[in-house]
Amino acid sequence: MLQVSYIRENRDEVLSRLTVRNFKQPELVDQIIQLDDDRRQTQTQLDSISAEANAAAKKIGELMRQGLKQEADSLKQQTNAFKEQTKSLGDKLGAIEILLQNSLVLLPNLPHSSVPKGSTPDDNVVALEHGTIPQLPANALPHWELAAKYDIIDFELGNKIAGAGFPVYKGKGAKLQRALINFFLDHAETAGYREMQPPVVVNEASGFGTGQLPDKEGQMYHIGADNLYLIPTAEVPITNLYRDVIVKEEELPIRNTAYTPCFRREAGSYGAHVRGLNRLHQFDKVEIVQVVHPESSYSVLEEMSTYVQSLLQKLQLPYRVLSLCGGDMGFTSAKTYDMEVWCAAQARWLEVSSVSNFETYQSNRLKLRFKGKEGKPQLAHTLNGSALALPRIVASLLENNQTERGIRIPEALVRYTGFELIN
RNA sequence: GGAGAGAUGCCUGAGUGGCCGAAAGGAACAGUUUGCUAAACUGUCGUACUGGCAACGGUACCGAGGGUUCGAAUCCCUCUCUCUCCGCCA
Repeated sequence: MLQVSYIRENRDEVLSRLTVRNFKQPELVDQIIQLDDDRRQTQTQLDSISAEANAAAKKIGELMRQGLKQEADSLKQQTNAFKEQTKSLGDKLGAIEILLQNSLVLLPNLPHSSVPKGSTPDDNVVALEHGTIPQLPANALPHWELAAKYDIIDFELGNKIAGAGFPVYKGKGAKLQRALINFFLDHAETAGYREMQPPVVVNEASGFGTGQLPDKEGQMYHIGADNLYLIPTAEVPITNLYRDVIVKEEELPIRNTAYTPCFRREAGSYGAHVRGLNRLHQFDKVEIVQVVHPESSYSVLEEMSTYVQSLLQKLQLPYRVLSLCGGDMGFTSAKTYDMEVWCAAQARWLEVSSVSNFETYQSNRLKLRFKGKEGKPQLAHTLNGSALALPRIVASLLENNQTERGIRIPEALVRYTGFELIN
């Protein structure tokens, strides 16, 4: 959520930066400013009437203590007008605030100046490519066939007990999951992230804090009886650890990592290109989250991108880094890098990580601030990234590393799996 | 699931209608003292909105929402959460 004060002071800039995103409702900006004007005016009126009413009430108290009952009673009569006015102004203020809030949450984050303009994934800019694309023999198989061939991932079985998009990992397939999780967590720890284990359900306030609610509730599984949501990513609980928190400036940067299963309804996204592991309702992911000083958030974004790339390099997967265009970025992000790995049998790039700087967009909702030795609390910047999401890593490992003898496990992972080959 | 207790500032905790944005202690920060540390002493020490160039004001907030009252942390109602005991269970 953008800050109203920022919108007021930088109206033209806000409008021009929103065009980078192809934002369709620029008129909202002026509506918000108008609503805020109304809000201020109403609040000022309310405050001054409250001040008068408070003064009168105080006076009555004094008179009563002095035993001047008659004077007190006559003053009481005069306070009735205050009551009506504060009530009606209070109602008006409340209504304006709701309208303002409802409008504010419709504004996406402002793209950073380095974000390319554009509206579709085709407008994303390839920032770099790394590794060589493997040449597979003609009889190479896509990962879902390899998974069946070696009996390591069972989509049918998952289908039976839960539904499509909930695979069952078996034997070496299950062990590969566990190995990847440990591999990612160990590296995150080495890189200075503190491992956390959060709940995998969150309440409404948390969903709002990171921007899933309102608006994207259809993407999350909702437990109606208890009004809880299954997390779509560890970003939600981990970032919300700092909701309504004022940290000391010297505590920044805060660097946390967490492994969690992630749950996504993915309503409406079915089709041939979501086969196998490409898109799931439940998957595993290790997430990295940072809370940083505004001055350093963009260097931290680069650092996180480099870190994610280092994982892909260790896994010997060919990848590319995209700088997302304004139109393809998430609603809450100011700048996002997507990492995509090459899936050789499908012959396509698959997104395995998304690293974003949210600047103050989340922290404004979260009321996540920091405070130096002096001065007022100010909003911190938040960032997060997948490091990494498992299914598509597994998909590309299977496809890229298929040999006649079986699936070759990358060297860096062998000490985690305990085997070099899936056969 | 049943019964009970509770929710106050960074923490502990007092406050049961006006003198309370809130005692006291602790923590933290600054200073004095000190060879250093400690101790002692002094001071500072919530957030948001809002008016003002500023100095300095105003308003709101004692879990959330509503009500009573001239006036609510304090009384009433609803909700949420936490804790304790019992039951169940990993």
